[in-house]
Parts: sequence; C-alpha cells; structure tokens
Amino acid sequence: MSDRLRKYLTHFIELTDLEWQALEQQLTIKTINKKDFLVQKGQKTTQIGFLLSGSCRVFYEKDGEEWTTYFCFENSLVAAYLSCITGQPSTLSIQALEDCQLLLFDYQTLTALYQQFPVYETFGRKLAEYLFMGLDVRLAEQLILSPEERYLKFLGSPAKRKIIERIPQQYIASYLGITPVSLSRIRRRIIPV
Amino acid sequence: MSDRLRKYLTHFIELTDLEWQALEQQLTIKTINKKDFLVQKGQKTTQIGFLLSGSCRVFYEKDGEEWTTYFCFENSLVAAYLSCITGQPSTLSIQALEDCQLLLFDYQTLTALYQQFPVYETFGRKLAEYLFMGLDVRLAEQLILSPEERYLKFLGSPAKRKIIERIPQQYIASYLGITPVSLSRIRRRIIPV
DNA sequence: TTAATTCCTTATCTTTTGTTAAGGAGCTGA
DNA sequence: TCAGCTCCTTAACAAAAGATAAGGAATTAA
Repeated sequence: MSDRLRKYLTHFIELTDLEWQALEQQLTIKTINKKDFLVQKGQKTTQIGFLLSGSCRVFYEKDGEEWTTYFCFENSLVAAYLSCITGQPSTLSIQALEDCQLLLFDYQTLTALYQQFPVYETFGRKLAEYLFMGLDVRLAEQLILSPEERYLKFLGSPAKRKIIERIPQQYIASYLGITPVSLSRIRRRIIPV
Repeated sequence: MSDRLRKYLTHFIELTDLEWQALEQQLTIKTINKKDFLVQKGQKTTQIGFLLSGSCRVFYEKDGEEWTTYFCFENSLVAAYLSCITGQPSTLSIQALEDCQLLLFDYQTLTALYQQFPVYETFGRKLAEYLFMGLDVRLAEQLILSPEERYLKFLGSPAKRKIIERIPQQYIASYLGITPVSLSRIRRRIIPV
C-alpha cells in the first residue's frame, strides 16, 4: 500500500530502504467519505496526504462562494501546504469529492527528516518547486486567458479529461473563476447543438 | 555592495564566510536602462538577479497584451524562476521600469552549491517555498476578489504603496488583470471627486 | 414507485468590463 | 520654447458576466 507513495516519491528523489523506512514508520492510513473535509478554513493543519483512491477539491471560500484552486486524484499529494509552511491557520479548505483513502504524515515529520537525511531536504525543495510551477502556470492562465479560452484549454488537457468525467460542472466553473451559469453559456457558445 | 545580497540571504539561511564566498565569487554586476529587458519571452534564461537599485516588472504577453505577475524593487531577487527550474525557454518577460543595477548569478551556480553546501539546498527549498507563498496568495486574490476589491486591497497594502508611487497606472491595471480604462473607471467609482 | 435532491440549462435583467476613439495634462528632448 | 511623447481620463457602444428564478433530467432515498 505504502509502496505507491514510495514510487511516487521517485518522481523527485531516490531513497535508500533506510531513508524510506524513516518516513514509512510515520505513515497512518485514513478513510474519509464523500463531502467530508480533510482541512477546514481557519484550522491549523499540517497534515500531508497521499491519495490512494478518490478525489478532492481544494478551494477558497468568501461570502459563501467557493473558488477552487485545484483538484486532486489518486496517486498525488494533497495538503494545505501554505499552512504547513507558515504555521498559520489555513485560508483554504479541502473536501472529498468521492470517498477517499489516504496515507497521512505530518509536515513536522518531513522537516525532522530534513535534519536527518539530506535527500529529504532535496525532496522538500523539489516539492516546493513543483508546487510553484503549478501555481505559476495556473496564475498565467487566469491572467492572460478569457474564461472561454480557459475552458477550451481545460478541455484540451488530457490530464483534465478525467476531471470533467468525475467532477460536477459547478466545481469546474469555480476552478475557471466563473459562475456555473456562465460556464453553461460558454458551453452552448462553443459546442453549438 | 554584495553585502546587501548577503544580508538579504539571512532572511532564509545563515552562511559562514566560506559558504558566502563560494557564491560571492560567482557574482557579476550589471546595469540596465529603463525599458531594457532582463529576460525576453522565448529565451532560455537561467540568470538570477538581485536588485541593488531600480525596479522591474515581470509579465506575460499574449496577442500584444501584457499581463503583469509581479513587480520587483531594490533589495529583492528577480528571475524567470520557472524557466530556471524547467530549463525551458521563458514564457514570461522581465523589463526594467527604472534604471537598474543588479548583482547576477546563474541558476547553475546555485545548483552546484546545493552539492557542496547543504545550507544552499536549504536556501533553495526556502526560496521555492517563498515563491510558492507569493503565488498562492496572488492566485487566491485573483480568484475570490473582484477587480475593484483587488484594487482596494492593493491600495491597503503598505508594501504596495511604493508601487503606486513609482509605477505607471497602466501596469497596475495589468497586474490586477483589467484594462487601464477599466481601472480608471474603478478609481472614479471608489474615489468620488 | 414516488418523492426529494442534485445538477445543468435557459431566460431575463442588471452590472461590469472590453473596445475604440478623443482629448488633455505633464514630462522630455531637440 | 515647442513639438512630440507618455499617460490618464472620459464617452459611447458592444460584449460578456453576474444575479435571480424557473424548469427539467438524472440520481438518490424513502
């Protein structure tokens, strides 16, 4: 089970058995149901999850409206990473869109490993770089593309096809930064009949 | 002169003289004039600059329109960091808004230091985390705030007052993700006479 | 099976933004 | 000094998005 996390980490670093076991010992497993929250706005949460199955949405809430920053699926990490770094209460929330099974470890566990094994410091750097890259691209799209162009790009991304198949359209609208009504209009415009 | 960079780095890490000198040796100094480009879209640029004086804007260009992601001032780093990480040609451009004096070093220099001194690996992690934090906040604002709210928040940020004083309003509009005309209307709306 | 719920679409109206063009204030350089 | 340039504002119109409400299809639960 935890092998899947170990394999995921090889995208970033190579671990000896000893190094891996140091992390593996700290893992816990958790199941959450659809609509349950992994993180709630205002909470101090430093847990980092690895999704074995299911999916989540990460979103900001303001005035009762929810704006999605990204979606997470199986075999990827999910966390309020900003909150982990700053130690401040999270400004975002994470909710299960399907029943989820997760491996969990704490950010403190990770920082402790930074001291013990240089390879984990490298992992921390590459992870932050990876998250930075994702946000950089996301922000650029939000700035230079119109809502319609953003939706077309979303459709054109193979990695996001599965999102469309598994995620209610209202959340895709919230990801694109528009209302569900507006997305519905865009769809009619670009997919005539 | 380079002392100012050393002092800046103490926000992230503490360096011994030996560690600092390893980087200091690699520094070059550069002067660029207002409107000159530090990075042009499409270029492979892995230079990292530390602004001793002046200011720059970092922006994406599409269909002749330019959208600013952030502004840089003296005593801060400026780079196409995404391009550094990926090794791909830069998708963004960096232009001087005032005459600038910079200390420059290459991203390769930094990664070489990762191998030699663990403290630089830590710096690399903290730098990536810092950049991630900036983007996370920026994206959230872009998603949950209206253009008018974004401008009000911009006005309310002490760190950004100097931007307003030194930067033409059209670039602030481009940072807010709206046209200069639209910003002008917002200003009339919120600052009645 | 039926009722309730969720989710998407559509319509109408309002608000906001984009587009284009014109004009004026202020700075800059010959 | 004066012409040119940059930058901001304003106006008029078009395009797009938000708000609200209604209706229907599909799924879920009793």
